Parts: sequence; C-alpha cells; structure tokens
Amino acid sequence: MNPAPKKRSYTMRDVARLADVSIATVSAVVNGKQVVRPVVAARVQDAMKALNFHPDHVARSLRVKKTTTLGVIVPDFSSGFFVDVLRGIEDAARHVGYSVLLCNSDDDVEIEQRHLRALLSRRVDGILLASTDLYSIADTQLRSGTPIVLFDRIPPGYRGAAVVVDNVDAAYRATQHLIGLGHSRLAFIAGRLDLSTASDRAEGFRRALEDSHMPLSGAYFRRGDYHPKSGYQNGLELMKLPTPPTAIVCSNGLMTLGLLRAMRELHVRCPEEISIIGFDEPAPDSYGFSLSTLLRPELTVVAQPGHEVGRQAAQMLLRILSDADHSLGDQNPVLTLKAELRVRQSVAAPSV
Amino acid sequence: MNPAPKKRSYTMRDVARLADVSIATVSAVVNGKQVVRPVVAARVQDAMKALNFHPDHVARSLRVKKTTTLGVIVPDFSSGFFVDVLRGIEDAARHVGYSVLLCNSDDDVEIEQRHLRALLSRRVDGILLASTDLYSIADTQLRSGTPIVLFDRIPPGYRGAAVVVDNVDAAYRATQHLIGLGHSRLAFIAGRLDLSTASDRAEGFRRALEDSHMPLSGAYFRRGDYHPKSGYQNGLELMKLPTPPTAIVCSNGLMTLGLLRAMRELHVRCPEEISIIGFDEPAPDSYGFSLSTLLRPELTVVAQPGHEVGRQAAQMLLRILSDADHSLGDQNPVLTLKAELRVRQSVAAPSV
DNA sequence: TCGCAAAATCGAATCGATTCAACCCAACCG
DNA sequence: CGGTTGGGTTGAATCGATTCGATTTTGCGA
Repeated sequence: MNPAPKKRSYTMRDVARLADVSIATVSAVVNGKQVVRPVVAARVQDAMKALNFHPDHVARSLRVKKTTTLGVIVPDFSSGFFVDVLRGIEDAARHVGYSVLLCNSDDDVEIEQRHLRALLSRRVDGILLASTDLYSIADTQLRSGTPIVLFDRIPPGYRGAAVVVDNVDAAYRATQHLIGLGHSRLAFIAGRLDLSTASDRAEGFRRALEDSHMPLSGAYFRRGDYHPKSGYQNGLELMKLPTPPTAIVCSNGLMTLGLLRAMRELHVRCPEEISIIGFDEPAPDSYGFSLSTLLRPELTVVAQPGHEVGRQAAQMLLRILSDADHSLGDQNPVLTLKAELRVRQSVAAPSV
Repeated sequence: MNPAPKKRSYTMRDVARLADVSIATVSAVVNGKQVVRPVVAARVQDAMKALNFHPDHVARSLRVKKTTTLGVIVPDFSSGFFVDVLRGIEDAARHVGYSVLLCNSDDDVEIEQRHLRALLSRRVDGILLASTDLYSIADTQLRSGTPIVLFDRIPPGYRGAAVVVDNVDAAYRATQHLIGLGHSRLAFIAGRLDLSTASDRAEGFRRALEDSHMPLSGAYFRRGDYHPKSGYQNGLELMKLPTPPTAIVCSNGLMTLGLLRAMRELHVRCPEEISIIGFDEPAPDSYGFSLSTLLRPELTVVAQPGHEVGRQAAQMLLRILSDADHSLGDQNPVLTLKAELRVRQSVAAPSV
C-alpha cells in the first residue's frame, strides 16, 4: 500500500564510490571539460546510469555563481502581445539551455517589487522586465548588479539595454492611413500615459494630425488605462458626442475589445459610420490564422512583433551575460522594432 | 567611463562581521525562527540595510533541500486555455511565496522530456504537467521522487494527483443541446485522440448520440490534431459533403478558428445553414469581455475553467508538498471540474 | 628495463546559507 | 553564596557540486 521509495536522490559521491573513482573525476566526466580515460569514463557512466544520477543544479549554481536561469516579469498574461513575447523569450532561452522564471506583476508596483527581489534572491543570471514602475528601475539596476533588459516599455531617455516597438511610428502610420482616406474627425483612445508605449502612441497620433495641419480636438482625445472597460466607456462617450468622430485609433488590444462591444451595443456600424484601427491582434496568430480576420468587420490593426520582441530581448540579455564584464560597452543598446499596419475591412473612407 | 561597481553581493558573513555577531545569529534574525535579543537584532538589521544584503536563495535551497519553486510544463502558449491555467498557477504559487519555472513543450515528446529532466535537475519542489507523452509519466514519476500533479490530460485509469475537466460531460451536454434543438446530422471534429481530452470529448459526443438513439455517421466524425489547420481542412471537407451536417461540435479553440475560416470562405452561413459549438473561448475573458461575443455570429462554446484548473492543481501540489511524507494518503486525488456551456448565437434549430 | 614528461586522477577547499550541540552568563532559588 | 536553569549566542559540520594544485599513472623513448 505504501511503496514509498524513500528516494533521496544520489550524489556524485555515490557515483564516485560505485565507480571507484574520486568525485573530481565524476565531475570531469559529467561536464566533459577535462580528459578522462575512456575506460574510466565508461565506468562512471555506468555508475551514473545504475543510480539514475542527475547532477544537482542547485549545488552547481552555488559553486559557479550562475543559475542558467532568466527571470521574466510581465504585467499581464491576458494580453496576446505579452503571451507572444513570452513565447519568444522561452524559445530563445531554451535554445541555449536557460530556464525561465516567470512572474506576473498584474501591473502592480508592489507586486513587481516583490518579484524583483525574489528574482534577485534566487540569483537569476539576468532579468527581462516590462515594468510598471519605470522610475525606480535605474535604482534597482544599480544596486543589484544583475543585468536587466527592459522590453516594451522604457523610461524617457533610457540609455540601457532594452527592446521596444516604435510606437510613435506605428500610431503615426495608422493615423495617417485614416487621414489619407479622407477622415478629418479622428479620435484616439490612449492607454496609461505614464507608460512609454501609451505616450508614444499618443505622440504618433498627435504628430500625424499636426503634419496634416489638422486640429486636435480635446473631446476626441480620450484617456484609457489599457483595460477593456476603459475602451468600452470611452467608446460610448465618443459615439454619444454631438459630433462623433468618423474614425477611432485605439491604443491597445483589450481596449479595442471594449470599444467593439460599445459599438455593437449602440448599433454603430463599422466601417460605414466609424472606422476603427486597433493595436495588437486580439489573439495570437502564431498559426497563420488571425482572429482579427474572423471578426466582422475584419479588424484593421497595428500588429506588434511580439515574438520578435521577446526573442531579441532574450538574446540581448544572453549576449550581455556571455560578455565577460557584463557591460556591452558604450553602444546604445535600445533596439527598436517596427510594427506592421494590417489594413482590413474596419476602415473605409468617411461617408461624406 | 567605467563606474562598474564590482558588485559582488554581500553574504551573511559580511553582515555578521559588521554587526559583530556570528553567522548563526544573522541567520536567526533573518528567518526569525529563534529568539534574538532586540538590541542584537537591531544591530543585525542595520548591518543588513547598510550592505543591502539579500540572502542567497540558492545556498539556502542547497542546505534545506527545498527550492520554493514549482515547475510547470504546458504544451502550448497559443491556446487561451493554457494561458488561463498558467495565470491560475501563478496566482496560487505567488500567494505562498513560490516561484514558477515555466516550460513550453510545443507538444513535442522530446522537448517535454528535456524540460522534465531540467526541472528535476533544478530540484523544483514539485511539477505541474500537461503531458504530451502520457504513457511514460508513471515511469518518470516513480524514479524521480518529485511530486507531480497532472492537469488537463491524464493517462487512462490514472490514479495519481491530477486536475482535469469533465470532458465527457462537456461534450455530451454540447451535443445534447444541439439534439434538443432538433439537429440530426451532427458532425464532430476531434483532437489528438491519444490525449484524454480529445478522446473524452469524442466519447461524450458518441454517448449523446447513442442516448438519443441516433446513428454515428463515419463521415461526420473527423479527426483533427488540435491545430487550426485541421479545423479548417475538416471544415471544408464536411461542408463539401453531398449531405453536409447541420451542426458541428469542434473540440478545441484553435480548430474552431480554422473551422470558422473555412465557413467564411465557402460562404456557409451560421447558424442558418450550420450550427457551431466550439471548445474554449478564443481569447482570455478574464476581464469580463469575451471575444466570442464579438464574433459574428456570437460563438457558442464550452468554456473550460482554465484559471480554476491552474489554481486547484497548484494548490493540490502545494498540499502534497506540505504533507510530511509527500503522499497524501489513499484518497483518490483526481479532481474533476465541470465546464460550462455558454449558449450564444452560433446555434439554432436546423432550417426545416 | 628504466626514466621522465605528459596525462589522468585525486584531495581538499570553497560557494553561502542552515542547524545543532556546546557554551556563556545572567538570573533565580534554596 | 553557590548551583542550577535556561535563554542567547556561537563554532563547526553540512548540503552537492566545482576547481586547482598536488600526486599518481601512463606511455614512450632510450
């Protein structure tokens, strides 16, 4: 009934004893850095097999001061974008034998700090962070000594390692596309403006209007918080204006869901009455099918290269780690990737 | 130019020296398990603050043989379901100070094995696993000694710790709902039948037909692989049959996307011509907005309690861990949660 | 067969915390 | 006033690997 194997796992000591060699020799066999006579190596291999020995990575980490582990903190799993990023990170990490300690901050400064401390305590080799609390990072970074690569969001004027999307450009192009179609009553639903992503997108929108010598109406510039409800709420308010906009740029995926919901409730037709451009595909399209294309009307979006952001960020971090002094010289390491505007049916010329 | 702080982080030894106490006392202060005179404790606290000391979790893990870390292996990030599960796991784990080592197996047996070995080597306290390779688990489990809780999928007749969804029931109710509406030409798109989820759903479908004394037509029972393309392909083939079905049950979310795409291509109207029930919301609806409700027509789905699966699985694992001998006695630990049928507009009575 | 350089193996210290038996000393009791 | 108690503190061993200087073996030429 209780076959509990009392399975304390075996150590190099046990293997050494069984193979009649020293621990050092077992170590040599295990990580192949030194030459061991084939006959001895075979004996050790056999012993390891017999005991089902697997080296203790914890002990190894302590000794070599390296855990072969990356810490990742994302603010939100609900966003398809961050899931994509995570996939990218995982791919890059696995590829070189690194593991990933995953943390979800829920966009809460307190939780983020706790996670950060936990990761440092666990001595991860490096950290990938999409921070909610951009202003205290510099501090953390300095006193930790652990390399950190930011992604998605960076503090203004940041000069450290980071991978971001060119959000100014992305929003600019989206807006310009609408202007090109003849729209003049353009609204924008912004995200949390304390995040670079949100303020950059707002900036892109603003510049596009400016470059076309169009005024920016205060009533058309809405502040959201990146959550669906604020998209919904702002959508309702926009459409109930005496003179509603003819086009809306919505600065993230979750808010776009809310916006669509609001439009449906008010029976506002898209694109006939209002054109819509969202940020992010509403679902991962890693398999070549995007959910956007199934929504009626098919949604025009600014698609961020989430997987690529993750992959590049992880690779940048790994590069820093493999660099002897963990510095990476004086080259400006902020890598900026372009987003892609995917024009589908949710935009059209304004109906006179 | 190079202010590199050469920041080797401080150890208890350093703190002890600075506070003029022994290492043991520092340890006592840090984990508060023993009584330390307030005046001494304060001195130690000050020293820790002065040096910005954070205990090395790696060293601690080695000594106490406990990493306060859970390993998680999921087959696929692209599925909203597993993302939900992951959130549930992370929530439960964080709540008690555990960290999560995340692995993505991409449904590849080889990769899964590698991850499993890595997790064991890293001495995670326990593992949460949605396995692709159900038949070798028992083996792994026995020889590892590390508690494993399976989720989502289990081998037939499994008696170990696991949290799953009642897929037979879920598919049964979905099918029955269609039958209740008057459908008699019912098709089913199955997943990978070597997984319990897929075979259970197929079984639920079969039973529902049987209980209503309806025949199961071979042409209406399709084999997919859980990927969108197979939903697309099987959808095309079903709709091109001389006598196409009037309703389709599709056994996961990604395949449903493919199916919808196929229907759109062939201009088959839903629910007028064919009713559809899918598994899983096509996007996380953690915020109260489901993407399903934005698809036209709104998609009827069997919604699995992903977050709950994750939370319960993690809690089960933590319970096992806190149990002295890691056994959890003889109670049958397979926990089965019910899915919820969310009826929306993609189903209707058959036309005529 | 012997000598010796090169190659292979070994012993012991080490990483940074935990833990426990031993010890110190102040307080208390008789 | 001395012995005892017991709370606080400490020294040293330990977890399981790596590493390096020291030591032994091997292989080769003479």
